Amino acid sequence: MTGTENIFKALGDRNRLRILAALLCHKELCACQIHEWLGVTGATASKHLSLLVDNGLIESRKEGRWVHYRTNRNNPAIRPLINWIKKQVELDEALQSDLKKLEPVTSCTPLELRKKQRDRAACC
Amino acid sequence: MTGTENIFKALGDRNRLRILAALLCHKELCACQIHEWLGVTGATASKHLSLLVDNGLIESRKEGRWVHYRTNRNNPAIRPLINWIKKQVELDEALQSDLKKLEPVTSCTPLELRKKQRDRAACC
DNA sequence: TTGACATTTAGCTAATTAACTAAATATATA
DNA sequence: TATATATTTAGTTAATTAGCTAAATGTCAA
Repeated sequence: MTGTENIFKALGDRNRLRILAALLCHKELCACQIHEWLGVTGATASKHLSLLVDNGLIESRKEGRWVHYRTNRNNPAIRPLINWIKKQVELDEALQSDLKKLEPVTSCTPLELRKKQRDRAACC
Repeated sequence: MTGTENIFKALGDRNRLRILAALLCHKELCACQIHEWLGVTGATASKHLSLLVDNGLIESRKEGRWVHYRTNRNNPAIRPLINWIKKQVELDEALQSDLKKLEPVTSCTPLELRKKQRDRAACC
């Protein structure tokens, strides 16, 4: 029960649902991309991501400085729940337009993203 | 999204999950039975029940002084979610033994339950 | 090696909320 | 009708938590 309760607690937050929605249509995203898109500090994004990992909803893969996240595919018990969320996400227009803003962030690797940010800073 | 978020918020509470679990194996329960079993005040039980109703997870039927609750069967979109919860509930041993304590409360009608309580009070 | 930077941890604050009590409402029984 | 009682509403308090900043950790690039 505690497990189930905590899973729902993890899902009952707008930003964590946004993260899950993003990972349902993007396969894999790194923490910095998520942090940029969410519009919260890196520390806050990190906490949200940890909570989702701790409850088995997503999993992470470390690659050098970067940590990549994706939905958890190794937990069959959770699959039906994830699928239900996917359906809700697809019906949610506000969220869909929110997800469009992810594209500038996902169309380049973390490294390129960083470079863009540097250039932007340099020219202002 | 807000809808989905609020559904998960409603589910992310131990007592509300207990209520749902009870209604998944008992078809219909009245507020006073739930309140007795939960071990919280009637006011608190009432608020939990309202929240579950407001989010479409359960529905209520008024009958004189009593209000009977059951899982919402008129919302096909929520069915898969309810079914997933049902599975989790069945696997949860702590919750199952918790549910056994419901039997003394469900084995009699609200009226009989009340009478029992009166008799118990009278003899002490 | 030094500096940059992605991520996490620690600690704080403001907002949310689960619980309670008291009071209001509505219904049935004596 | 008067009383008992099932439920809800209002208001309070304590606990939880999402967000922030600052500092720590680990990794890469110049």
